This record gives sequence, C-alpha cells and structure tokens, in this order.
Amino acid sequence: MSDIGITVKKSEDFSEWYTQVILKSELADYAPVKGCMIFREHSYAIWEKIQEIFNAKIKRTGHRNVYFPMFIPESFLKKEAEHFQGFIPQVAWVTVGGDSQLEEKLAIRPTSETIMYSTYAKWIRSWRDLPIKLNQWNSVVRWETESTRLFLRTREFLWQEGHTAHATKEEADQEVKEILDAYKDVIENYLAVPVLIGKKTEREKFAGALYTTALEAMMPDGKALQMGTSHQLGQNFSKVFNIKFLDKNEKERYVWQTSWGFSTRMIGAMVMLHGDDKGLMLPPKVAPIQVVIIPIPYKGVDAKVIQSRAREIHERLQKSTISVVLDDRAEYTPGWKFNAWELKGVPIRIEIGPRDVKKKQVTLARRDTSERIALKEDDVVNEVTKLLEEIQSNLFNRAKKSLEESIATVETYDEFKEIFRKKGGFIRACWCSNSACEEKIKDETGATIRTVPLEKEKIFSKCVYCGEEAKEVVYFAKAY
RNA sequence: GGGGCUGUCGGCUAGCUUGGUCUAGGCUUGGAGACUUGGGCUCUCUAGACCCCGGUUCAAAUCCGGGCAGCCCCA
Repeated sequence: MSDIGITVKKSEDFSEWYTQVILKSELADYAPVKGCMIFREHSYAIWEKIQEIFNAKIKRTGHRNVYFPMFIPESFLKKEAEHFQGFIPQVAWVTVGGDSQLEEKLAIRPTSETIMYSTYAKWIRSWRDLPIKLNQWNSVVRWETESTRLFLRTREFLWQEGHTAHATKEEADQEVKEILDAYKDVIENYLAVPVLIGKKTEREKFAGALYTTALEAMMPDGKALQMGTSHQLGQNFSKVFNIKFLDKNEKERYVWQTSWGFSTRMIGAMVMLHGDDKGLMLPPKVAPIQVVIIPIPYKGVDAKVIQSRAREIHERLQKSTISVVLDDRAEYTPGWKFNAWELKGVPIRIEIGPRDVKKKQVTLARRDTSERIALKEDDVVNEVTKLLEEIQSNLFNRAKKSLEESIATVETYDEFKEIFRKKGGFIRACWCSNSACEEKIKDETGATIRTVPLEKEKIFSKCVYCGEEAKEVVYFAKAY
C-alpha cells in the first residue's frame, strides 16, 4: 500500500480522512490564498450536475436565471440594519481602483439581497410586474477568520441565490415552502443526503428575515451541517429599498420577498457521509462517471478479443443514458486501476477478462458493497441501469438510518449534556421558546438549536433547561 | 475570540535537541525503457526540495524575530 490511496481510517481520524479524500480523489485543491480552494474537474462536474437538476426544477415553476454584479456600494448594504449587522464582520471591501482611492468603498457581495432589491424597486410598479422570481449562480465572499475547511467553510464559495418578490405574504410563504421542497428533493434524492427540515429560531435566522427555514444533515463526526436555507424576508427589505406596487384596488403596497440558497458545501456533506476508507463514494445520480470499464488482458490469451469486447460494451452503454469510461490504458495494471477509480468514487466497475470472454459475460463490482456480480453480456445495459438505481437508494437508506440513529430524545439537561458530550448528533428536546435558555445551552455545551420542525411535535416534557412549561420540540446539535 | 502544533523534492518523510563532509538521505510519484496485467507487480536509468523576509554567527535546513500558509484543541 503506497501513499496514493487514503492512509488513515475514516473511523480513526475523520478530519485527516476528509482532507485526504478530497485531495487524492482530485475533487479539489488548496489555493495560494488562505481559505480559498480550487474546484477541480471532478468536483466541478458534480456541481454542474447539481446545477442541471436544480435549474430544471426551478424553471418549471417559473424562475429565471440572471447575473448581478459582485460589487455592492457600502450604502446599499447599510440600508437594512439587521442585515448589515449580520454580515459586516465578514465583508471584504474594495477601496482602491487602479491607483485611485474609491469615494465609496465597495463590498464584494457576501449575498445579493441589497444590490438586487435596489434594482427590483426600479422594475416593480404595478401588480402586473409581480411576481419576480430570479435566481443566480455565482460566488460570494465571506471573509472567515476562523479555521476554514475545504468545501465546508471557505472565504469564497459557489452557490445559487434565489430572490423573489410577491404581492402577498401568502404567496411568499408558498414560495419559501416550494423551494424548501425542491431543496429536499435535490439533497435527498440526488445527493442521497437525508435531512431534518424546519424553521430556525430567532437567534439562528437569516439576518433581515422574518423567518428562515432550513435543511440540516448529520455528519459522521456528530456535527450538523446546514444544506440549504429558504427565507421569508417579509417586507423588511421592500420597506428600506422602497419596492412598492399599485394593487388591483389602486392601493400602494410593499412587496413580500423571499431569498434562498444552497452552496458547494453540500458536496462536502456528500463526501463525508458516503465516503469510506477507499475514498469517495458518489451517488450515481450526481456521479460524473457512473461506470468504468477495465479490460484485463493476459499475454498469450488473445488480447485483441478482450479489447474489442470492452469497446463493444462501452459503446452499448454510451448509447444508453449511462455515463461510462473505458480505461484501456496499457501502462497501468488492473489492480492499480481498481484502486484509482474506487478512490474517485465511481459507483460501478465492469471487468472484462479472459474468463468473462469465454463465458460471454462481464464482471460487475459495486462501489458501495464491494460485491462482484457476473452478468450475461446482453443484459449489461438493463442490469447496470437497475444497479445504479439500487446503489443510489442503498446510499440514501444507509445514511437515513444513521441520521435516525443520531437523534437522541432527552428530558433532562443532565442527559442532554451526557449524550451530547459522548456522541454529539441531534438532541431532541422540549424548549420553552425563550432565547435565554437557548443562549445558555450554547454557552455551556456548544449546542445550538438547528431546527424547529415545521409540523409541531408533541411536547413530552418541561423545557430541558429551565424546567418551565415547554412550547415546542426542537433539535439541538453542534453546527459545522 | 483564546491556546497549541507544523512547514524539507509533486506526495510522505530522515536530518533540527547539541549550527560544521547536508555537495540534504529514503520511500513514493513524474519521465525513458524492459517485463507484466483478475486488487496499487518487478527491475534498470533519470528528474526533483530546506515556505518567505530579516537577524545572530567564521558558518544556518538546524538558533532568534516577523510574515504567509496548513492543522488541532477550547469558547
């Protein structure tokens, strides 16, 4: 075993394992600037898949893509006080252009509410102009000073941000929910990452929002990772940016708005959740390469026959919708290739050797179970298609099971602390809805309320901290 | 926000405590070739490094200061 592969076990040194998987599978690399990363072909291809899937979904529901500039005048950012307070510590500024000092410094967007909404004010006059449902794929900069992690926390990251304006609160509520459902579909059914869905508390909500909904996943090290957020902004921004319209009754009204986003950090979640000691394990639906074919020639046996069989199978799969690569490089041994492609997370490997040729079969190897299956050549396309689906659901089911196992229900604060310290995960507890208790728990344990279920769960005890009457069941965890 | 650790060929590292044959060693990778191919084969040849800036000293990979970058722990 050389250093080409992963040299630590996921279960023994999770942090080191995570870094190695990303670097060695060539998903990403470090950039020369602190906290910045390079998305290499492998991770960018995954991101493109995600874009494809999500674009199709939101376009079906009337959203369109746009691009707004990355520079935001300071005065714009300051208009909504809460928003400004929330982002100011992390904003990177441009103060000089060429050799002249700028009159007003420009923020490099940490998010685009302000620049987009100042423009929405121009575009919206009448109820006929509504709704506006725009999305953009871009990068944002948040100048993290704490330690940064590849994909999870970087100073610049890729994301999509959707920004809508509606005539009524109900419509905006509906939009928040619709996007939340779209996110759930992408994250669970494509990335195979199961999530808890709910609202954020006042303390955790987006700066400037009326309320925030979010999707939270649980990582193998017991920490929760936020996979996406969808905010009801109310009229907070429309009032400060003066986004008004005349309704059908000729009455002037402020619009109701939403914003929502998910970022490349979800790729990090996928890596952590599905990867193993051999490296990456990609869910078939987002894997840039779903199948790799490795011919196994022997000297003395007719190598040409094996080559041509491999090509034939390759062609057959290419004609279907399966994304397939034929690795017929002579310089590497089959064993070397097995390891290399497993490291990259390819879901299915097809081996074709003398034994297979003789029996008119191919040998399939599953990345998720390491199982080897012999298949009749003629069944390849059908069987591979079926198997890809099976691997997809196997990955999700496994992760779902571990999510469920990570949730511990507690009634007392002692239990809370004990379980939280020992294994992390989600702690399900009753809460009095008082921010003071939430704050104390965070100070004393580091756990925050990750989510308040949308459909209230049945109260089963007093508030876990203060012992007063509880108002809701919530999920605590340490956050990434 | 606080504390700690680290930085040597592309990767992993030896050397640093006690400055001096270090002209920086090994493994791996990269390049050329041979031999092979059902789990990272083997052999030959070859290329490749002391993070940056400053200081101490006859002499710095080694000691000191600063910077940059990475990692860990606590809040």
